[in-house]
Amino acid sequence: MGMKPHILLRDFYARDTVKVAKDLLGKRLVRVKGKNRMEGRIVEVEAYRGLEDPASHAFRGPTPRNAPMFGGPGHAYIYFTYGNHYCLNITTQEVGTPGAVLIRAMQPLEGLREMRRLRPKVLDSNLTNGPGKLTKALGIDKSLNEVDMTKRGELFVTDSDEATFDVAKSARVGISQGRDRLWRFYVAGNSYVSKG
DNA sequence: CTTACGATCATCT
DNA sequence: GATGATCGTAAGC
Repeated sequence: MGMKPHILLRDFYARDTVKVAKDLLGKRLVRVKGKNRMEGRIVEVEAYRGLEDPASHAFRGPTPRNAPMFGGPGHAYIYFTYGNHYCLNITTQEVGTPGAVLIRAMQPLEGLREMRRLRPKVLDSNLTNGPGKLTKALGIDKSLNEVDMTKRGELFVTDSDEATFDVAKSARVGISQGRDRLWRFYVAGNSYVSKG
């Protein structure tokens, strides 16, 4: 109890993508935006691999968009989708091996005031329970693409000393291929998990 | 409560 | 020219 949070370093991310995804659950996503510090508990993630994963952006090989997935571990991969939304991923695996974990939902813990300002007129329970909602509430856009998330800068992740919890898994959301892989992981029973 | 659909644009074919 | 790793609203039960 009362342990000082420690930032997750390169070695944490330089591992198998599915393992990194599971291990990110319960960790703290920290966003520093000017004077504001926002923080939340990661409660839902998805793993995306490379050439053997048809749902992955990296499936067809490197392109300008997916370049971060092929780069070094522990960097932000942020892309724009559906004409409206940004999605935040954290890259995994060593350079040359594509992989990323999509952060789909978090439980707000700190900086609620700023999150509410960035996403007005929604209940706190709907502030960050989806990948596009989360980036909006944290003020994350493509300007943070490729940021090194192992440094205490604008965006990083720390561990926590919380007790263990049950992890549930399912097929990933919004994909048409690769449904057989159960690579969506979430904190069982947590009310901030997206509806999918 | 659940399901259906339109908005809107970067990216790739 | 088609397609989404989505969301909010509207309508149905």
